Amino acid sequence: MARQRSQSVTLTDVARRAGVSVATASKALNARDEVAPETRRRVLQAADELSFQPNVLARGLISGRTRTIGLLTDELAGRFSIPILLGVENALGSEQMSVLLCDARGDAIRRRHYIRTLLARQVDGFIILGDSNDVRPSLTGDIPVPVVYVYGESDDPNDLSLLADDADGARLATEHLVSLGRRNIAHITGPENYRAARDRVASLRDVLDGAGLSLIGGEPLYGEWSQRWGRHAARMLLSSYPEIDAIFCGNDQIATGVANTLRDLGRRIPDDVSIVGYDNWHEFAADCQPPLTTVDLNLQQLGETAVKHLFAALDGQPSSGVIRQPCRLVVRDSTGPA
Amino acid sequence: MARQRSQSVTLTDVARRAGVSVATASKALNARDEVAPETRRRVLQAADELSFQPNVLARGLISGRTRTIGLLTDELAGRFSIPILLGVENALGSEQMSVLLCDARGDAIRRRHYIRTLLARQVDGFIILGDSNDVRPSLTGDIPVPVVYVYGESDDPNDLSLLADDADGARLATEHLVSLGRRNIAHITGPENYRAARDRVASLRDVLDGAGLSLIGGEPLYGEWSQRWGRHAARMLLSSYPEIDAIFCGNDQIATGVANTLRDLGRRIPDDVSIVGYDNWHEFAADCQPPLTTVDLNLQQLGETAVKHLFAALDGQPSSGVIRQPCRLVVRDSTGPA
DNA sequence: CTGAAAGCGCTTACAG
DNA sequence: CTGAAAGCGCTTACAG
Repeated sequence: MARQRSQSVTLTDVARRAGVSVATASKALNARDEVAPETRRRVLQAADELSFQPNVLARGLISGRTRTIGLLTDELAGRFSIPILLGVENALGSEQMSVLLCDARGDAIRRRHYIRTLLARQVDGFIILGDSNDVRPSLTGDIPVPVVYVYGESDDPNDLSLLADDADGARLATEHLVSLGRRNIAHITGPENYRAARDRVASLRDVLDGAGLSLIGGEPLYGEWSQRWGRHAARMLLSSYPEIDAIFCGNDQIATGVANTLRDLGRRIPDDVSIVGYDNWHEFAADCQPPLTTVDLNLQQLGETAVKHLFAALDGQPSSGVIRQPCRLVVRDSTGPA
Repeated sequence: MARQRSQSVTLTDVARRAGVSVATASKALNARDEVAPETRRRVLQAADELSFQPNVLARGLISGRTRTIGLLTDELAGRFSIPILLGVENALGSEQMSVLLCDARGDAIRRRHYIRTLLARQVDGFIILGDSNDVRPSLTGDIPVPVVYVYGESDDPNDLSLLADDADGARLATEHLVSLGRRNIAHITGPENYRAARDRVASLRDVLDGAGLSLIGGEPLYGEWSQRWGRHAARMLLSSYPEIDAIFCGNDQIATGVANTLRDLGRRIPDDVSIVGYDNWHEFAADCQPPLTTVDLNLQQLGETAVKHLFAALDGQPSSGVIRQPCRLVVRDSTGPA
């Protein structure tokens, strides 16, 4: 590895080789029209021969735009950052923008530190990823460039927050079960202190009400986002309410645990009990036995949308408020007609 | 969001407020010793009052060092990039370096494109993440700054490649099973065209040979990295070789599938059959029924090590060749004495 | 100890 | 159409 940084080729080198001034070389390379065709040809050729790559730092110093955005995540290791990050990266790439990545790991100190760092690096804007749909303090006050909040809502309504639409996702799941003729529907989900969990419960209730149904047990089973909890909850539920014919689960891990326990108990899926998961985490949902019908949050698209809004803001067209992006139901074998 | 970029405060502003020249202000802020204490105090105060943040671009233009490294991944969505990325980010953060992230998505064109982009942004060095342990063409020829390859080996021995030690991982797993008194050990793993899969098989065989044992069925079962394959393979294996008392699996998903099928078949884990997974993917391994003994690749540490080597190279102390980092056995409930 | 000057690599009015 | 000059924000010899 490691040859030392070969002093890279500079515009001066290109100009010299083409026999013009740096000013002219610059204009030729930037396709400004005040350059003679023949001159431009010579400059382009020289640049090509030298593999000239303009120094983006110098350019940024002049223009004040670095074509770089800061991506501040809260928990990269979590489930949701990566797809969003991919969407962001994708959308930025096609615009020749790059992303400086920082993971604050849920630490407020580190978050401020990274904001300063990224500002010192003159990023043109920020995308701030949350790790849950919960509301969090705005950071925009410290940031003199456009900011978009994604997957975590800022508490300042003047900020723009882009969220997955939990009510929509729960509605899709519940309507699907109801339309299949399921009448005895239970809900096993994560901790009650997650807003996403509560929002989905509210939406689930709305749909059931509308269909003249009520939730089995009257209340959802709040617990953890794990298979283990799914197994445990399924066992409890089935022993108290053997008439259950559908379980809507708060994520695919819970759903996987539920599915395994139902099999252990001799219940057929979906014939006896339909199961719907949430998240469409491929390794769990598609590889479950049977594969899970689940709600996809369209996270990658969420990232792309964030970039779109950020660009708009950079062009002087900022938005604000909360935008909730619809979910998508992915139907697999774990649900079927009653 | 989106106040337009407020023209940020510059060293000139600080100098003016402190009543000194920019040269002196610069020296004061950079703790060079040729500044009178009182002058320094005034400058620091002015900087503080103005929330001055030096423009890293300008600094980089002078020093030729941007304190930025380019992280080129091949498949960010895959399992292995994230922990490594976290390790890198962690190690860089403590050195005030930032990371520009690009995901080539396994596309060679995109990879070259990103290399050019990152070079134009004057990164001080590269970390190139592979998505499997397989050997791949070196990219160093195009890169005039230090490069470290991680989790994917460069075909140029002059490059430095940092890999997880598959032979070590398989050895740990197999020795563990043998030491528990298991004698009829089978192996279910992923596709044979993965070098990692083949390397582990070789190591597994070595350990079995040394213990006077041979692999059940004579050959490992190569297949996919999925639960589904684990289920299918377990069923086949158990019907042909009911004497099996241990199964070493190529990853935690396969192991999960195996565990579920063993339960369906009425085999007790670990009493009748011990299971070892691979990867220590927490959501699968720790949440399996029972929790899986598995091999941890220490990926985060791999990322940290990569940064260490990159810094050494930046300091003119490059290394080369292949370094394999040891794995770690995580013992949970899926293995026990025979 | 302080500051004027040169320069990092580039772009952009402005003369010619 | 071309090039000399100024300047982006900063640092660093070099005089004083």
